[in-house]
Amino acid sequence: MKKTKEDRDTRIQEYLSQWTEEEVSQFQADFLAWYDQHQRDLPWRRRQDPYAIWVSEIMLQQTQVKTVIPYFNRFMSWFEEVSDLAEAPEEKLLKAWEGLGYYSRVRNMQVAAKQIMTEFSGEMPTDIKDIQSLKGIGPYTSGAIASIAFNQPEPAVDGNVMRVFSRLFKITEDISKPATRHVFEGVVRQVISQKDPSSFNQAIMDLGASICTPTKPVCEACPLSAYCEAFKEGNMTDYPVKLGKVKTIPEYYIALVLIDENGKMCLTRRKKHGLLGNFWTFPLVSVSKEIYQEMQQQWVSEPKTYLEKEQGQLSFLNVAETTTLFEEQLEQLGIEGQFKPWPIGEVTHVFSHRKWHLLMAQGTMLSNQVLDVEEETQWVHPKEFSTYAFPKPQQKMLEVLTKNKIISNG
DNA sequence: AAGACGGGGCC
DNA sequence: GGCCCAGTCTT
Repeated sequence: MKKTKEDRDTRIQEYLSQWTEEEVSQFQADFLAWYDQHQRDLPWRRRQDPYAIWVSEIMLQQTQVKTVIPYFNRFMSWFEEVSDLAEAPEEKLLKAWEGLGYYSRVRNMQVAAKQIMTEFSGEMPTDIKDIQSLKGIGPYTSGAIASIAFNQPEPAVDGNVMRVFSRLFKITEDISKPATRHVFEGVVRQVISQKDPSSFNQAIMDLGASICTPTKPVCEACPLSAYCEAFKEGNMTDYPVKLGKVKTIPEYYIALVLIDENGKMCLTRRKKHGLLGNFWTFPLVSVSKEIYQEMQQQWVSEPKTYLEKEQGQLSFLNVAETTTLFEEQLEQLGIEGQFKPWPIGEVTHVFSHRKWHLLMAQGTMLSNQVLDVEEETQWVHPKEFSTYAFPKPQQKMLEVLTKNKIISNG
């Protein structure tokens, strides 16, 4: 079945036809009154600065308010104005975003900051088309900035809006499809408060976060339950409809914790593009599932066969047996025969579309050993780690090292 | 239109 | 440990 634009407009009108005009205005009044009473006190709501609103909206993409608050405060003190962001060194940018995820967000923000400096005289543009021309700002964020910062009646359709409105109007379209966003924009456009679109859009966000939640909506406390078509039927959690599942592909690595006689550890910098671009990790040796599981068996499940305590230090038995399992990879690194590893632990990390299994292997190396890899490598003492940007999997590995007292603190 | 791109919370 | 959350860019 082909869906034309006219077809879509028809469906939008059908959803809206469930409410009378009086109901729409009463709904707006009730909603704004609720927001006036219950709005959350958030750092970016204490100022009317488009820059602060922009930063907060980018951070809040795929990230919860509670997580964002400390990052936001630090970011605003590090980069007080658009010009500070435009001129910041990349290392400082990554450090500011370290642990937040989706790192292209902050890279794009700097590109946009430069756009604002050169094309818009250092001020956030007010026209929504101009706002959306900025790197990293799409239909949601442009609507959020236009409405919240400039009080323009623009929809800002994110997951909260689709959840709230799918329940309010019993919209059963699949929200995993990109085209469905237009349907919600059409509906919001016709019910948004013209007088206070800023509060209206923020009210949806607060309602979606605290009351109209994904799995257990608190309808008893909802100011909109009288209007909610799904609530009337008692099947709120059937909405929104989302098909299309994402599968996570497993990947297996041996993480090399190489330590030289000065206590420095070898770090590699990931390539600029792709997953975790430009972040630092221990060298990761890609291995097959079979090899990984074989080593995991020997190292983790039956450690006693391979480990013994010797003068307070772990020593590794049958080294040859396990390292031969990935000697091909070690050969490529140019360290075969020199690397006598012992197991420290295992770390897993789930991304949106991938699952990493990291088996940590510790070993000593002579200082200034050069690994034969394309990526930049550095030997760094753990006390210097705080100046390096580490993604979560690396942070988890550092925790393992701390727990095993291989490094102190974290 | 589909895939790439992190990380956290809940049960 | 499995399931939920989900904006923008790239292809």
